[in-house]
Parts: sequence; structure tokens; C-alpha cells
Amino acid sequence: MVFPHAKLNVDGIVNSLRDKILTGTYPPGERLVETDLADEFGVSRGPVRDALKRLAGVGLVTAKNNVGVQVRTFSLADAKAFYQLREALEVQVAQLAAQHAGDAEMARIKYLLHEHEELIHRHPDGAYVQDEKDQDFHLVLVDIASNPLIHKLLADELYPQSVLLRRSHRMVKGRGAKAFFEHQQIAEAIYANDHVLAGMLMTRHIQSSWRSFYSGQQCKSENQSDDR
Amino acid sequence: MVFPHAKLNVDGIVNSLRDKILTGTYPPGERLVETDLADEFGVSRGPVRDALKRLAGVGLVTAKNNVGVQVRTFSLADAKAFYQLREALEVQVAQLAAQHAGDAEMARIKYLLHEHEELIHRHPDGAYVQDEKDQDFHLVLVDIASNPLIHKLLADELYPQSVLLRRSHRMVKGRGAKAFFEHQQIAEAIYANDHVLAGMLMTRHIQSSWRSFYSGQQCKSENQSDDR
DNA sequence: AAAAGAAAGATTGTTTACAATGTGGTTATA
DNA sequence: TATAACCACATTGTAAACAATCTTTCTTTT
Repeated sequence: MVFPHAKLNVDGIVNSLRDKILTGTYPPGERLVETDLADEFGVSRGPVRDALKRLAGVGLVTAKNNVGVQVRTFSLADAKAFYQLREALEVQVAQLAAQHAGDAEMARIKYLLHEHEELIHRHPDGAYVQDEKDQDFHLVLVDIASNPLIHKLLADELYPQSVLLRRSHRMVKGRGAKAFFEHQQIAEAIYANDHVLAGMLMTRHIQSSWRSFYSGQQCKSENQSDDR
Repeated sequence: MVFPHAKLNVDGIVNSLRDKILTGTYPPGERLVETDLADEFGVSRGPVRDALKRLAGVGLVTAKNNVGVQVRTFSLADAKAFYQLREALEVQVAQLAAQHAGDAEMARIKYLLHEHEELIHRHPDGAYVQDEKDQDFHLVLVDIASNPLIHKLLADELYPQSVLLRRSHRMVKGRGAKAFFEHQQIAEAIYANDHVLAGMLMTRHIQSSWRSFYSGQQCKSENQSDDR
């Protein structure tokens, strides 16, 4: 007999809940009831409350006093603010990465881009795997930037939120090839340790991503103006 | 008979604890024991646990599993990462403020700088009040930038952490006059809606602040290398 | 019939008691 | 004397019961 989960502590509950949110088991707007989750995980409400509070702290759920928590939904205004914040952080990451990158780091980037290139040739419009590789590229840069605070913000908060954002507003099919080209440009600047250029190119990269997202939302102008 | 605090909910406990941390009642490194705090606030451990977890979420305390929490201490490496993050956010804030600023916002900045100028003349080296005004300036810009996410990050996390940072490493006396001049430069760029210049000047402003902090730490090279 | 009010149910907030873990000191042993 | 094992204490993690709050539904009144 196999136990579905031996005995989950708070960290385990957080991880499990995050997975279920990011994979869509709990879609945006879904209410998360403490007692239900407690039964589901086979624990009492205490650890579940702690887990939900941590998820609220990283912006994956929203909590209202005496009412409850639900999976976060992104309004268009939220999305705009999100991209502005991400731009600020990613530009700094690109600059720091360009300053810190040595031979080993450059080799790491080159290998990743090579893999990505092959993927594009095999699946010219495979939006999903390309989004994966896109996040990989940015994560590698965050690693190289060597700033634990920014790393935590991007890896633990913004990137998960980014997945949720894609799930809230159904994204227009990824812009894989164009993004890959921009990655190559940024990489070139990093190889040259040109942090100014790397920053500028990253600015354009994120803004380009935002425009792609925004135009995709404008076409199907449903009632996306729910700001709650 | 007066009750010290009518009946504190979690938000009240968070506020009270934050005040006591930022004012130095609980200095950096101090252990915060749940039962003690519970007695002090006249509640049970539950709300105190919630409050501590939220304070950990905004980086004012550090928590270790099965051990406890203590007021956050900043290593020099922490401080460097902190300033890099702050630079990224503040530069974006300056750019956005320059883009959004209309007559009303510009008048608000002008009034604030006028007040600050008088203060400098009256107290040429009053480090404390000048740090206050410094934060005021940056807060006003954050307001004008109109980005709730960045606002929350800076106002609720980085600025409080900044106070704690000053408390960890005894700061060299503030650089009030120089900072004020840099504020004026930034303001000029904002008046001209020149977001590129505003961003550049803010970059210099934060980096200048960092150099001031860093040089002040280098002189008295104690065992500041504790990275725990 | 519509709107205001009250009661019942569901859910979160809090308290208390218990279990598990880590820490520090004491003692025995080399 | 130094070190390792062990035990007692302090503190955190979890569970279960109780209190407070919100939401929904049903009733009452105009």
C-alpha cells in the first residue's frame, strides 16, 4: 500500500499547492478553503493556513480577512505593473550578468542557446517548449548575476506569477523565434562584458514581450476590465 | 484604568512588532520568542506566529525551522545586494515618474524640495531629519510612478529594510546636502518629462549612496564578514 | 412583488493542549 | 583535561475545540 504523501510539512504543502496552481488544477479565481485542503493533505488547518499565507506573500493567491483566499487573478492593469517591475529587475540582471560573466558562464549561455536553436528548428511554433526555454535563459542570467535578493524575487515570485498570468489571459501563441533572436543579441553583449548594451537590449526584450502580450489582449476585448 | 492595547489582531501585532524593530527596541540579531511575545501582547501564540511569518516575508526577521526567528542582520554582501535591487527599482520609478508627471505632481515635488532646502539651511548636518526627507522624496516619486507592485516592494519592504540596515551597520553621518542636490537634478529631469535622464540620474544617486555607505564600512573593518 | 431584516450555515480567527525538535548542560569515560 | 553521550529544558510544530465573522437563504413587512 502506498501513501499518496508520507507526511507533509508546511514546505511540502506549499510546494504541492504551488504546483496545483501553476498547472491549472486550481485555476485563477478558485477559492481555496482551509478545511478542504486540510482533509486533502491529511493534516490539520494550522499548516494549511501557514502555507496559504506564504503563497499570498509571493503573490500566487490573494487573501481577504474573514473571507478566505483564492488563486490570484490578473487584471490588465496588474499585468502592466507586472511587466514594468519585471523590466526593472531583468535589466539589472542583464547588467550584472554582463559584468560578472567569465568563460564558464559564457559557455553555459552558449550551450543553452544552442539547445534552444535546435528546438526552434524542430518545432517552429511550439509555443510551450519555447516558453520553457525562454524562462531557462532568464534563469541562467539571474544565476550569473549573483544577487540572492533579485534571484529570490524573480525565481520565487515573478516567474511563477508569470505562469499564472499566462493562465489568466490566454496568451497569443508564443513569439519563440523573435524572442530567441533577442536572446542572442543580449548574449553577444554579455560575451563582450558590455553591461550598458546588455541592459538596453534587455529593456527592449521585455518591452517587446509586453507589446506582444498587450496586443493579444486588445483584439479579443472581452470584459477583461475586472480590477478586483 | 487604561488598557495598553485594546485587543490586537494580527495586523496590529505586525505593526507593533515592525515599529519595535525599526526603532531599535528589538535590535538586529535579537531572538523573538513566540510565547514571550504572546504574553506581551496578551494573545495566544497563533496570531504571533502569523505576524512573525509576515515579517519574515518582508525581510525584517529571519526564520529557521524548529529554531525560531530573530531580527534580521545585514552582512556587507546583503547590503550590496540590497542596493543593487533598490537601484533597479528606483531607476524604473524615476523613469515612470518622469513619464506620468503632470503639473500637480511637479508642484508636489517642488514643494517637498523647498521644504527640504529650508531644513538643510537650518540644520546643516542634521543627519536624521535629512534621511527622513530623503525617504520622503523617494516615496513621492514612487507615488507618482503609479505602479502598485513596485510601490508595495519599496514602501513595505525595501524602505523598512533600509532603516534596519542603517541600524545594523552604524552609518557614517548622512550626506544630506549632496543627496539634496542630486534630488534637485532628478526633479529637473522629471519637470522636463525626460525619463531617460531621470533614470540615469537616479542610477548615479543610488550608486553614490552605496559608495557613501560602503566607504563608511571599509574604515572600521570589524568582523563584518558574518554571512549567516 | 420587492426590499429589509433575521436566522442558519459555512468559513475563518483564536485559544488551548499535546507532540516533536533543537539546545545546552551534565556526567561519564578515555 | 578533553570529548562524547545522554538527559532535561526551552521552544517551535501540530492538532482539535471554541469563538467570531461573513454569506446565504428564508421570512416578514410595506
